Amino acid sequence: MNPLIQQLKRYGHLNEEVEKDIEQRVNYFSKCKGEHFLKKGQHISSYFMLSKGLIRAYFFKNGRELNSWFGEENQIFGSILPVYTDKPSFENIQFLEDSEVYAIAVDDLNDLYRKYPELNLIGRKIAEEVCIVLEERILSLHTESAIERYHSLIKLQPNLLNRVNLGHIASYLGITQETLSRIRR
Amino acid sequence: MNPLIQQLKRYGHLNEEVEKDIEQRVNYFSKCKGEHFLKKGQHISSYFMLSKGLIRAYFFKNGRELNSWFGEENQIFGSILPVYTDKPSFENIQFLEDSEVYAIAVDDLNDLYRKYPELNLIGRKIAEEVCIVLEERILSLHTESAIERYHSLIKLQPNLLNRVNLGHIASYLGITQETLSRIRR
DNA sequence: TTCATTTTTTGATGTATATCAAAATCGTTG
DNA sequence: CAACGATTTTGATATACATCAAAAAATGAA
Repeated sequence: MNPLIQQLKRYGHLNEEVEKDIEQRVNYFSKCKGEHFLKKGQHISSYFMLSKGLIRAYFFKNGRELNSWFGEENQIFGSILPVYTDKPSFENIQFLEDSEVYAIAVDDLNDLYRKYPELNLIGRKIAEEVCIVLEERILSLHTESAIERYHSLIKLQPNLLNRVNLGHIASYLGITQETLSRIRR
Repeated sequence: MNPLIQQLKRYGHLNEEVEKDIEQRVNYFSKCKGEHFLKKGQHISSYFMLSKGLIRAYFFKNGRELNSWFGEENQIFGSILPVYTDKPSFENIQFLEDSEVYAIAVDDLNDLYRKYPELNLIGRKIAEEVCIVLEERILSLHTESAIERYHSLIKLQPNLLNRVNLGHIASYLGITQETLSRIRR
């Protein structure tokens, strides 16, 4: 079965007709490490997932790159902004490993919501799950020291450490690479 | 019209039957400053709104209260956690002014989603909007200094300053009251 | 393996913010 | 108005983290 549809089914039932329609709109990409999936200002893809690989979302602040999240295999992600409004995301999305992606375009997703209103149940569940993840991130940034945030991250995404360099982790945590190095000692 | 329903309608259409059913399940409360709407561990209410008044959500960390958000009139809020899972919220919710609340219980909301699947469109829109608000809060905590976070807050909720004391604001910003006082000078 | 490049660590110093204590100000009530 | 409690400000000092520079270690290509 199409891996993106498999993930969608974790949130609610899909009947055969809907499933086929979605399947026809899911695009597969194979991308190399370093390539971009999305650059700031584009709004091509809404939800997507990796069957293989690793991705980061980042943006620029004062000329520096700051990572906003990392995506690993078999999670659904995407930017809510282009789904909710018609504004593009302000984030860039880049592959940190050679990856395989299944994605659905914003316009297709909105067509599907219109055509099959029952899909909104799955859309609601996904958005609610995203809220919970975001709330945890807020809690971490609001209440934890650098060292606590580091431990929270490796608890949440334990294999990240083996897959990305410490500069990326530090940028996600909102600290410098030097501080992260000292924390780890 | 019931003020909570009025807010719900901003997110999508409600036909008359659904509207009547919701209306019967919306509860009205009138509460005094200092009273609690929810304490940690309860999971009574899902979504609610104030027609009058002001509310804060807070939790304890190392024996100290930390504010996670403030709610003013005519916004919809609530904790996503009890809607998405059946876990209670870890937050406490307290009135900072004498207030009037319209609320719907978690169980009623879930009944309604089951009975009228088209309601999921509104539920999805609300959750997506919450995601966008949470993303802005993350951006602020991740990238801004204390003084920048202060300015972001007064831009987002300008009348908050006239309604709550600076200790509450500092706690929301993740700084001490002393630092906030120095920032403001 | 060797060399160049990238990543990580270390050191010295600066800055933002916390902590604790106390003073000043404000708001409320007798 | 006077006096009390709550809120806000000020001051002195401590701590967490940033910055800049350089060394050390790891990685990868020839």
